[in-house]
Amino acid sequence: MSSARVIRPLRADAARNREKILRAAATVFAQRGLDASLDDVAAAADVGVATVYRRFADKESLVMALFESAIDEIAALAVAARGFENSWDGLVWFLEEVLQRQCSDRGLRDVVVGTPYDRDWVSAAKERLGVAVGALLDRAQRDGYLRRDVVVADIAVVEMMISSLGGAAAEVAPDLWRRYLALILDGLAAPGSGSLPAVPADEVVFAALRTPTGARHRPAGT
Amino acid sequence: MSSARVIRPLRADAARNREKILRAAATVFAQRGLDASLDDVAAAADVGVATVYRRFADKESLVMALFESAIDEIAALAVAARGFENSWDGLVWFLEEVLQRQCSDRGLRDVVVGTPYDRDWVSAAKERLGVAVGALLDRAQRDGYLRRDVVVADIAVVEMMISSLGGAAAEVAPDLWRRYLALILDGLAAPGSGSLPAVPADEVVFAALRTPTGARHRPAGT
DNA sequence: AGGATACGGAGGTTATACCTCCACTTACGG
DNA sequence: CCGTAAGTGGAGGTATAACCTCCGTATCCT
Repeated sequence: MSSARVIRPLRADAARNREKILRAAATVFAQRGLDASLDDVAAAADVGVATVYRRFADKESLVMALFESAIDEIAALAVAARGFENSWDGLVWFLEEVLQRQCSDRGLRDVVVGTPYDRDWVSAAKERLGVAVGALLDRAQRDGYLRRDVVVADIAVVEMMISSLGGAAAEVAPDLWRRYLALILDGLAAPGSGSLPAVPADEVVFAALRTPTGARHRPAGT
Repeated sequence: MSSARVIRPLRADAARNREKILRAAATVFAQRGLDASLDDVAAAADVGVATVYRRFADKESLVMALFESAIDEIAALAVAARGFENSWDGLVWFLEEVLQRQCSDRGLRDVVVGTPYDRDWVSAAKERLGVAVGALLDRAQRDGYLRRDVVVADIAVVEMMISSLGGAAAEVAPDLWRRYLALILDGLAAPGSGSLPAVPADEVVFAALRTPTGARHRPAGT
């Protein structure tokens, strides 16, 4: 019963195939999002489906292997943004970096937004992200660059709106999202024509935003 | 072969059921969008599926019967908005009215955005809409309320972004979208910190925005 | 009352996705 | 160079879901 199912190194061809699968999954998920089937990934990798399932227990394992680092990287961006001399520039830089990633990779967006593979490893990174973004906002507000009635949740919503647009248009107009980010940034920078109406999104709202329509059918997993 | 399949009035119960179906479809499509199945509509109407199909040839006929007037109404709003004393107020009023409708009715949004029942009767209304919105923008720009680098397509994109958000959050936070509309309006009103980057969306881009992910599977119709 | 009209819901058809089985092939240590 | 453990492909099992139809039964209307 020892957990000593130690690392038996993969056979050469198996290791090669594992890489092929990961590379194929990266491009397939980037283009079509996590809805893409593993059959498609297998085809793109020029490999049988069984090979995919032998290497990755199920779809989620593959997704996790692909995006674990990317998601940590995003959390790190928010921290890095604090290093900017000018707090507004830091915020803008952060948004551009994050959105650049999410708009060119529908799979990443799906993971970040949380549908449907919402798990601990994502939540943990999101926690850190929230704190770091909060710090960015505070500083930009203290410095007078950012309107006072904006909160962290608003940034998350803006990210969702823009990455949704950017992801959909990625193949025909990869830079379209920048136009609308610029527009929203001008809105964020404005002193504001009065304070923003309605309350920002809370956890309940985000849960709803993750679930396109009522209680959507889960993807057969579990 | 004569087209004289004239109006044989429906039997009393049939007419009653037709109304029940339309009412049920209105609420079901409003809540869950056009993805909702006709089986669901039938259940909500407390009627068998066959009854639905006897009254409406197929799903699109039902959708059309439901939304034909709503979509004309939207085009009319843009015209009505020109009647405002203040051109900015007219634009804001128009956006709020349109989004109010689209955010509280996912079905309407689906029809307007165009997935997947894009047809002549919609295009015609969209044509008129585009012209009227263009006039709104021109006036607001001449009056100095609206930044100069905004075009009609930008308004369409903004509507899509916000109605997407609003529709998703409708059940838990029906007014959330107003917050982000306000933010964007401030961005639209701002003189602009430089001109907007990237080119606005064109027809090709909108076509892509209508098609969630590559060539999505059509809904079995046709 | 009786014929035309309408009804319900089971089920045919099609489509898609996840994942497994198993006969065959390949790598590689001795 | 050969035997065997490791690996492979892809057909197909299982599940889900949506659209729409068939047909025995019920309801309306004259």
